[in-house]
Amino acid sequence: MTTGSVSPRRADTRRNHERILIAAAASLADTGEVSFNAIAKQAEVGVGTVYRHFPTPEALILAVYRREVRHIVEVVPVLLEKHAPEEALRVWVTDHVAHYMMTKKGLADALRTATAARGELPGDAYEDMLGAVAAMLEANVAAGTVRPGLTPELVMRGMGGLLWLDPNGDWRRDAADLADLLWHGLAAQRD
Amino acid sequence: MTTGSVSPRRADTRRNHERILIAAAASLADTGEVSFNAIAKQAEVGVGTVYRHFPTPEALILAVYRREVRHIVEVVPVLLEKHAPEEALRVWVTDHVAHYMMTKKGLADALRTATAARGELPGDAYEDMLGAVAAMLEANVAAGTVRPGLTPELVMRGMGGLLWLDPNGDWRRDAADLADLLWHGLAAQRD
DNA sequence: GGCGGGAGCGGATAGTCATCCGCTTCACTC
DNA sequence: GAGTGAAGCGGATGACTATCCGCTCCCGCC
Repeated sequence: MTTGSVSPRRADTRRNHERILIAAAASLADTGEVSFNAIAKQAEVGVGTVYRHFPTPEALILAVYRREVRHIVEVVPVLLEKHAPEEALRVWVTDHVAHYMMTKKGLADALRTATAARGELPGDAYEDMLGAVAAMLEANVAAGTVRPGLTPELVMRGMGGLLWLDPNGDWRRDAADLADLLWHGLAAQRD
Repeated sequence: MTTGSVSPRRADTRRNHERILIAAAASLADTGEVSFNAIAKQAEVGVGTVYRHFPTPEALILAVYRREVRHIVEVVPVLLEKHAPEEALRVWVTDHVAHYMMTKKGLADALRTATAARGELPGDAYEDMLGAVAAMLEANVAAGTVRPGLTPELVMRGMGGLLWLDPNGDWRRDAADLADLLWHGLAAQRD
């Protein structure tokens, strides 16, 4: 079993999985590095075990930030309930997606290279995100604020720029600008 | 001196620089790999020399594709002369930027990770691209087709999705869709 | 509570990366 | 055309990555 899934027939497996995650989280919070050797030593586990649980650095990083990624997806319905659809989209992009990208060391990097290699993310993360985007899209189309016919994939691509925000710069402003650009791009025709 | 610049006081430097580029080009065309060790051997040069000339894989890849990158920048005035500004932008994005990203092995990857580390590209490539985008932007603002007040940086970010096109998929269509989305995002208000 | 089978462990190992510094070779001067 | 200073070379080296397979120890069963 790979990719951080938790279906451990054996107790030691679950324990190791946990230890590795803890060590990796510490390493990420501290230095932002994910040296498999260092993490193995820190977790008192063989290197092989780390590789068995997480085939790539990206898989490991995403597992550490799993909670965060899930939150990004799960907050969508909440936002749609609380705000008008177009406001919801803006808030989501700037306060949730951009926020986690800038806040969690290595997450943006991991996503950038994870999606690089094969366009596929471990652990359904890609599908989950697509679903979230689709929900946003549908709500806005239904409200007449966004023109129909757009695919979630396209919108995801449009959001790609969020992975290049500068954590040390004014990223809130940049994210807002990008959200604005995206919004204009999606908006229902007015001419 | 790093970054592929060519200001060699010494003849052997220039020679080595050339040899490395040739070896790297061959390797990229062949396997798409840029192992510094392999390239050093192939170029009959010490590994250290390769690292001295090109501090990172990205720098090397960009140096190999320097001609291509320059073309992307230099074609802008030509396009602006030949087409209406909005048409020029669309053609540029799909037929030039996207085209080279999909066509040159490793270029998109290199850009994705080069811009990752520090938001800066070797060899003024970033500034050059910004300039090209700025020119496109100005022409369109002047023509009244794009609303004023947008920064080239923002537009670059909006184009970021081009680096995730799938070379094995229908990337022309996807690029066109993204250009369309971007276009709507930039367009002068019509309400 | 002892046993058998196999899932899972872990570290030795082969391969690769990136650095560093003593030596070479070039350009320039006289 | 020999001398000199230093720019530049290159490969030995230490660190890191990723794999592979013999052994451990967990689970389920009797």
